[in-house]
Amino acid sequence: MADKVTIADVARVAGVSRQTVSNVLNTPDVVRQETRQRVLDVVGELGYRVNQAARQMRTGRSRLIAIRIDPDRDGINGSVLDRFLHGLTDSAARSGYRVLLYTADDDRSEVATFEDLLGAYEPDGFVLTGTHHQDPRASWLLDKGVPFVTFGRPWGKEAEARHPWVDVDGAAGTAAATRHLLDAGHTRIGFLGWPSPSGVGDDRREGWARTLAEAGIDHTDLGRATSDAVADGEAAAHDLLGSDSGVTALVCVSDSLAVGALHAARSPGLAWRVDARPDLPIAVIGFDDTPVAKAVGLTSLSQPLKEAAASCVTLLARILEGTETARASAASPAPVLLEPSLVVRQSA
Amino acid sequence: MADKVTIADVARVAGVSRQTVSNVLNTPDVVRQETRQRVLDVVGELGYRVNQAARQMRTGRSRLIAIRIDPDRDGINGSVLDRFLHGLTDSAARSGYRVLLYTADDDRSEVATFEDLLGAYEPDGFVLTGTHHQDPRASWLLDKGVPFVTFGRPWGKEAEARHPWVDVDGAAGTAAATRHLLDAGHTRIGFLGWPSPSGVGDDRREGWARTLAEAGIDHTDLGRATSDAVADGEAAAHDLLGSDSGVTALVCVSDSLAVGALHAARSPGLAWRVDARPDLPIAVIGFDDTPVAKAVGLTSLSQPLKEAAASCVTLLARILEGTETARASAASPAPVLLEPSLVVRQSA
DNA sequence: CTGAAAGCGCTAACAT
DNA sequence: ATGTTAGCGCTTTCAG
Repeated sequence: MADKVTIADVARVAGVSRQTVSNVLNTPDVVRQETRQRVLDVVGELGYRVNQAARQMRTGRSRLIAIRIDPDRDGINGSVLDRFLHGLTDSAARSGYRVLLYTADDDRSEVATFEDLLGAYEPDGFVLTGTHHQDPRASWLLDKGVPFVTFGRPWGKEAEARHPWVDVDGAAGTAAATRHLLDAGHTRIGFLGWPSPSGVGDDRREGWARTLAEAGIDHTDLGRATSDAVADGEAAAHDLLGSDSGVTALVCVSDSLAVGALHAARSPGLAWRVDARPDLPIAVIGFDDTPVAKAVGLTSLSQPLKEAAASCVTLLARILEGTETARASAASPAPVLLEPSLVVRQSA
Repeated sequence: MADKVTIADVARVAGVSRQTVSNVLNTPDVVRQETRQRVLDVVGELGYRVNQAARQMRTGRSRLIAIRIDPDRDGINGSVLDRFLHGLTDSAARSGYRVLLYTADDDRSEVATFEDLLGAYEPDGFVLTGTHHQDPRASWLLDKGVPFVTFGRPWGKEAEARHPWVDVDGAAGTAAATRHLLDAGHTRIGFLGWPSPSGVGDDRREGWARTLAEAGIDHTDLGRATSDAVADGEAAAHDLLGSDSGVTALVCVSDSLAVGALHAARSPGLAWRVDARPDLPIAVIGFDDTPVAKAVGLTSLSQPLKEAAASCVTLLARILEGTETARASAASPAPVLLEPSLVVRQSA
């Protein structure tokens, strides 16, 4: 085990008092340049690191950010959280924070975990993902005055944004996808989405609907809603492509549904569709640009996860570093909305 | 913020001394049943949680396990770590530990992070993934006497297993896959692997080679090695299937290569192969059972990641809970080797 | 079986 | 600008 180097060791070697060392570390400007340098040299020499536990006892700050790691529901979209987590850990480290993981099966058990964590490890803040209507997690944290950021905007109508959030503009993404298909010559463009109400799902549908409307195309009957599984996407696509809607392209709310749609589009039963318009093969666009999309050549919308994670850290750090009064005053949380980008592959 | 409940509050309400409360929490058998119950009731009532920072200062134990989160290199195999992480967080929580994340670009920077972490947050142990020949991380930790477990066996020849490890038996997996293909009637079974030396890769190749040998089939020229990208897998499969080797089935070291192989098998240029043996379409089996495998209908070997994670926690906890002397005596670390299972889908 | 005292390493006040 | 004091919440001696 590494020999424990304390602030006293540094002080002794540098020939100053403990407090001066602490000052150099926490309030550098209050120490004379010369002394500061000497202390810093000794710190480097001895490989001194401030002990978090001790600092935490004194300051009440743990420099820990807690986040839930999901059970990776359907697998395909799971990789999004994975990449987000990596970005978060990286950004947090740059700001002097570490990421603490926890699991929870539902909102209730997640709130219970908040209590546990706050009582034991005292994380300075939380990053919430997968926000939804009537999210009890946000209200609880708000209630207790625990700092947090959500990755995902507050969806409820009562969402006066009482907390900072970061999100990716889903509507902008599907709008870009729809425009891409229009440019390629498609006019009958369908949408495979999730049942309403779904914050994320409705938002993504909106971008598609709006863009078609702007192009003067009626989208009645061009949309389908289903749960998020490959098989469901396949069925829905079959239904839509097989109908007399004349659909030649599909924008999908997720890569899961898009992969299903791709299967459907390539199925023998629908082959006549391709033959009917050999110049315009059925196009499919997914959302999230998961590894699956890359593997099957699916055009998809890529979320700027690294940037999103960095924004979360920045926002959280701003609250954490703010004064008590600033915290309480609930200063405008300045949400961050990022744009996804279209990654074009064979499928469209 | 939650009102801070300390051990003193519990003591006061329960009408005992602080020490008694501490005893109830840490050495229950030393307290009279009656008193114990009363204290525990108050603990529940007040929602008391022992403060980690304070406990850590006294005991030197943080109840933190640190693990690196990878940058998710090729995307496809990234989901393995994701699932492992979830299992680890879950198992750790059950044993009273939390998981702390960090990132590192290479072994050197990871070792630097060890120093940082140990100086600041003092994690009780580490879980190392992606072990390889001459792994400097393991030697460093061994050197410093820091407890750790690796997910992945020690591969070097000097691997006297000076530390506990958990791994999945890759050879057993590819052997099962090869047997599955033999049972289906294939005899010319190829292998797509990684260049040697690669601990994981060589192990997986070995299972295939051994099984063919046992079946009396010469596997000379039936193997190919390439880096782990879909395109590489496709090229190698093309080469192998297009040769006069008579290969009708492929066992692959990863889902990435298998997806590539699947592309190749379905490519028009190789269609004659399918026609030549309509009763025996080209079969492909991957490794890791990633979401991609599920999405494209690829038969693959699934690692018991939840169990692997649980074993890591168990092993680490055993060291951590052991006495100092037991720790130093480097008792046989009792490695754990788990078997992957074959998930059969359309591709084989 | 229960109580009292000491101190882990650090930093916010207050001296100097 | 630098040094002194006190105490965060807990557990590990040691007495009763």
